[in-house]
Formats: sequence, C-alpha cells, structure tokens
Amino acid sequence: MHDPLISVPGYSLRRAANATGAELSARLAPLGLRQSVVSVLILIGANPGVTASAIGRQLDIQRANMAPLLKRLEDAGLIKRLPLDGKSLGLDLTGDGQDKLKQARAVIDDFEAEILSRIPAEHRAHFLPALEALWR
Amino acid sequence: MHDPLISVPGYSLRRAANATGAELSARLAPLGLRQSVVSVLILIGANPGVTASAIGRQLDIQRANMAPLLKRLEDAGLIKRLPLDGKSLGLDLTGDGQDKLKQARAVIDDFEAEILSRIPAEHRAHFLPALEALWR
DNA sequence: TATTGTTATACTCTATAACTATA
DNA sequence: TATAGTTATAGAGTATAACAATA
Repeated sequence: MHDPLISVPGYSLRRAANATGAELSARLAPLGLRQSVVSVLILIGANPGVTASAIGRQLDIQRANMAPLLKRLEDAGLIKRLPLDGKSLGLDLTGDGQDKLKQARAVIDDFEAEILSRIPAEHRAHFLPALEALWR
Repeated sequence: MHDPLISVPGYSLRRAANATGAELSARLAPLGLRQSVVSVLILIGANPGVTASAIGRQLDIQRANMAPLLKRLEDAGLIKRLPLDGKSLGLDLTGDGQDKLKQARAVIDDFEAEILSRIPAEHRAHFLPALEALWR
C-alpha cells in the first residue's frame, strides 16, 4: 500500500512514542506500575516533601487527576503525606516506595539504553536535542 | 524543582509527541477532523478502493475501532463504500472528502514545516531517521 | 484573591471478545 | 480455516467544573 504518512515527521513522532510507550508499559506491568506513576515516584524521590500541585505542574498532570493517583500510591504503602501547613501536603517515599522506585529505575535504565542503541549511531546524539526543541 | 526526567529520551519523546499532537489537534478541530481521521482520509486518498482492514493494519488501528470511525465519515459524506466482493468493502473519497482532505493537508503541511523549523538546523536532518528506527 | 486538595463527571482512545458472513 | 466487518464493552488517560479550606 502507498503510505504518504511514513515520511511525515509529526506522524512518525506519534508512532515512535506509541511504540516505545507500549513497550515500556509492558515492562513496568510486572511491577504493578504505569508510566505516569513512575514519573511521579521519580519526582518525589528527587524532591522529598514536594506537593502534589508542584508535581502536576512539572509533569503536566491536572491536579484533579493527581488525587486518585496519589491515593492509590498511599494505599499501596509507597508514599506518605505529611501536612506542610494547613492546606498543603508534602509527599515522601516510604521504604517500600524507595524499593519500588529502584526496581522501576532498573527497568527504565535498561529500556532507555536499548532505545538509544536502536538509533543509528550517526543520529543518536541529535535525538534528545531535537525532541527538547519541540516541548521545552 | 529537580527533574531527572528531562534528560531521559523516552520521556522526552512522549512529551514531544503529546505537545505537538495537542497542537495539531487544535488546528484540525475547526475542520471537524481528528488526527486519526485525517490519517485514514490520507490513506484512502492515496489508495482508492482500499479496505478498512488494510488501513487498520497500516495505521495500527484495530478493525473494531475502524468501524465507527468509517461510519462517521460515511454519514458526513466524506467517503463511500462499494462492495469489492461478498465480504469486503472498497473505500473511496467523495468530492466533499477530497475537498476536506485538501484542507487538512494544508493545515498539516504548514504544521510539519513549523515543527521542523523549531528543531535547530544541525539536528534537523537526523530527526526522521532516528524516529523511524524506533517503530519501523 | 489565588492556591491546594478533592470529588464528580464526561469524553476520547484503545483493547478484547464475540458474532455473522464470506474468501 | 482464515479473513472482513460489526457490535458491545471495559479500561486507561485526560479535561472541566465545582467545592471547602487555607495562603
């Protein structure tokens, strides 16, 4: 079939993101984690005491969608929430949360290295700078 | 906030795809079109008489999800379906469908040129080859 | 007055299963 | 036996609106 789409950068960008995203999700599933959850755990781990609103702004996740996500993490014993003042809650990883994050990081590190290895060497160093120009 | 994610290619890929996808969707909305619909129209336009199943395979859209999408296109008068044999239907654009596709193409061509222009010149030629290595 | 956290809700996209009819 | 088209359905992701409490 003739397919004019395969030479369209925006389309290829979407397909590449879908393909790699699906693969990563499959690798994270055995840990009981999704990509959005892992990104939240990473940010909490790197910024102890951070608020849900601050994480949402950084990751482009609406406040309204952070609430149930954090509730599941708390119920699973991966994070704890401590009042910073009367209206804000500081987020921290529990011991279990740190262990889980460590496992997720191993999966992700492997996966990212694999992604880069699939890109021909002469294009590899250009990949991240090109992507960052499109959203940062 | 400290954010270890911004230097992770897979994460950056997802964010870049989301950002550009949202922007393109906003530009297609005035035409009453979504990205998936436009990609289907493009394939039908380039392959008159193609079947729904063949398009689904090419675009990674499930047969079950093609059905309502094509029904809406037919109800909107943009495509017509003619029996190829007892079980297959050939898809073709109507005159209105060709007009709509032409409008969509103008939007997309502008958008793709703009995307490429945002990527620093020294990285630009490496972008599509790198993406294609990840999904083709 | 703006922000935080929360609930409820709706819409899109996508995935699976099941069915009929035909190649 | 495999394929085409269809329907129904469920899950995930995401968006908006509204509310109470606090900065």
